[in-house]
Amino acid sequence: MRSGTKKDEPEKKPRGRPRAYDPETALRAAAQAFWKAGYAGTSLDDIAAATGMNRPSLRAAFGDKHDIYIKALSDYWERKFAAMRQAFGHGGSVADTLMSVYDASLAIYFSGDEQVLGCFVVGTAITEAPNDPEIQRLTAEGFRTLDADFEALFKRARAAGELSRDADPKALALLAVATMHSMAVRARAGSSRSELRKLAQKAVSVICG
Amino acid sequence: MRSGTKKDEPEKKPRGRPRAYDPETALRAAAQAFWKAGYAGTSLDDIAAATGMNRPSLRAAFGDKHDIYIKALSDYWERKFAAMRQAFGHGGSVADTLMSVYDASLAIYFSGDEQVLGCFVVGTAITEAPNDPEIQRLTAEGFRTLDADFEALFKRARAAGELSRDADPKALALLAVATMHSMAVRARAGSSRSELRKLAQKAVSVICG
DNA sequence: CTTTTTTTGTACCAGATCGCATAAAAAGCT
DNA sequence: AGCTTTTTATGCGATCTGGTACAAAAAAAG
Repeated sequence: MRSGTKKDEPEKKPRGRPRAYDPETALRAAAQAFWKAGYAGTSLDDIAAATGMNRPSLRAAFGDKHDIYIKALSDYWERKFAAMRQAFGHGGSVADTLMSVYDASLAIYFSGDEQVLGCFVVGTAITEAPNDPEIQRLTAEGFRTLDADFEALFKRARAAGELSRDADPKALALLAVATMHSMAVRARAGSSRSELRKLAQKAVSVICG
Repeated sequence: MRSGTKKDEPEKKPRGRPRAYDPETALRAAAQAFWKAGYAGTSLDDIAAATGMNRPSLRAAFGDKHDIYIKALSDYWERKFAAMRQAFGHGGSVADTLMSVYDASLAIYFSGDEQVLGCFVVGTAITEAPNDPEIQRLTAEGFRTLDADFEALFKRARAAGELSRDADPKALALLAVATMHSMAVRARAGSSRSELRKLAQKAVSVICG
């Protein structure tokens, strides 16, 4: 018999009563609650309802409200970057790659079961950032990574002769991220998915053209 | 004797006890409170402390919490548009005009007494928009006006021969607004004013040219 | 000086919110 | 079967929150 079925679950079952929830699933459900109403607009009861857990279990598993939010935010960034880097690796022209990245973002922004929720960071972290050093740090770090990833893309494209020799990769990267920020903001303001996709296409045509 | 000193204060004083506050000043102070911590993160006690008023007076003057916020949001849009249109009218090249608009925005984003607060809409309204039709409506309307103003600018510039004949005013407008959205988001994430100004300059150089 | 009108300020209520104490439940271990 | 360990579930208490009732205060009107 092997030691585990999927990853490295210790086959030795822990001692006490087994958990009634899957931590990863529960954290996603908690994130969904924050995503809808923001950090301050979400109560622990809301999170308990969303996860099916009760408050003491929540606390034991993830800590207090702030801890839960930080974990949800970190998890969101991870998933966002995973989706983006997959899109970055798709190959094709810069324009195609850019559109893949925007499509991947839209898939996340419109992933809510009922409402359109946009970007978790722009929709919830930005409000708290000025008063919460940890949230601000995570947010700024994420943006820096975004900037760097896009800049690397444009540098490669210029080196490959896809962009004119006097193109400024950093400037293009800032505009590419700005387009993403704008899509995130507009999604929550009610723009439709197709509308935002058209916006992305226009942006790509200017940036790459 | 004239009928009023500044605008059109009815010289006939109203009947009862005079107000201890100036409604306009108080609304600005309330807006400042929302600006710092968002809609859900601001209590009526916070607003009372910020304005120096007590809750019953607040209610009599502006209505309930939601009413106060809506008034603050409308007032913000008005001032934002006033500042922007002044910048639009400055004359000069498109690039100069654009930078004037961004500088006017930065002046607002960095107008907080202590913290950097960014854009009131992006920092507070975006979080509430999906769950609040009225906030979403005001937000979407504001963005539409922004889009239209920038598009008009680029159309004029193209007609004047400042931009190449095949430039797409709508696409450029979307990028110009996206740059603004990005500056608003980044301000709250901790970017410095000079950093954002450089971002704006890079964006302008790509957009205009 | 009294009445009328309007605003202010205190106090209160009902419900929400958060954390925690404690008991019950569900498993493994001996 | 009984003990130990861990999680679940209920419920309590302190604080916060939004709203409002009511009396005191401040001014004009008569």
